[in-house]
Amino acid sequence: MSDEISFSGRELDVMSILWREGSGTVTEVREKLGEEVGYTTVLKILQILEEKGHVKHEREGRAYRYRPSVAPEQAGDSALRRIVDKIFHGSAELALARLVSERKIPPEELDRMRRLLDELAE
Amino acid sequence: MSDEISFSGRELDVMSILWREGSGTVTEVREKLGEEVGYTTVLKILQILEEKGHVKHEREGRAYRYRPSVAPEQAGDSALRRIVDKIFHGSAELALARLVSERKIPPEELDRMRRLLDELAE
DNA sequence: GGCCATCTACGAAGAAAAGGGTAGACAAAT
DNA sequence: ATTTGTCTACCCTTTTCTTCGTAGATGGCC
Repeated sequence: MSDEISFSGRELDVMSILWREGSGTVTEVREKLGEEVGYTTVLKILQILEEKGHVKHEREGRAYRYRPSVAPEQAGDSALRRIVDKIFHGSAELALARLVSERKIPPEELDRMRRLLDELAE
Repeated sequence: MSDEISFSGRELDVMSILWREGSGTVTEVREKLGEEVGYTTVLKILQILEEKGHVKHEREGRAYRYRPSVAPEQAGDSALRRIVDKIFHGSAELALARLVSERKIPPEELDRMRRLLDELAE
């Protein structure tokens, strides 16, 4: 426990793509970033992420294929802990209140969320 | 809508104190920070936060008293949106699952959380 | 008045984040 | 075999974060 993981803005952008796609080369990641960012910049971010132990790479042809070595759940826990503690003063309830008012939640998803809490309360 | 607010590590530490206490002078904030940080450092962070429009100050005796000019709810929305989008790929359900497993929630709080979702589902 | 404690302003300095240029390796195409 | 395109490695720049030292203002105290 308590291995605090945190990402800078761009690092999170890149991790997000790797989590979603499973893996990616520099070119692939670069294409999937919304904004125009230089090839070398993306490479650099991946190298930094690797240095920090958040991704690893294997060779694929001439290029490197990068994969996350941290699960999104782990990163999510750290991020949520930070937010709940620092912004909502430890209240998961307040965090949930904002979570559900900050976005439109489809009815089926909302139902699953309710069941989740019901099971937890048993 | 869509005024993305974000704080660096130290900035968030300081904002957290101001939200909790309502306001604070440099000395007060400094005392409430867990770690030993120089007086000038805290002052600097507050000045930067003011420059960015996240706090404002009024004179109090010889000192300045700083107050948040952003509500924690606003900051929380931005932070949650970021996390849900980038880490949980848009799923509030996944975020909730981690939120409730990442910490121990008291039964009364859990009940209130359930009622919150129930009301939302009506 | 003169001294002391406290406060802000200013600026410096180091580390991290973010962006990118260029050289050299190397495979595919001609 | 030479050219062309793609890839990594190695540097460099600019900006932001974080920290703090020092100077100058000011109010309270003797």
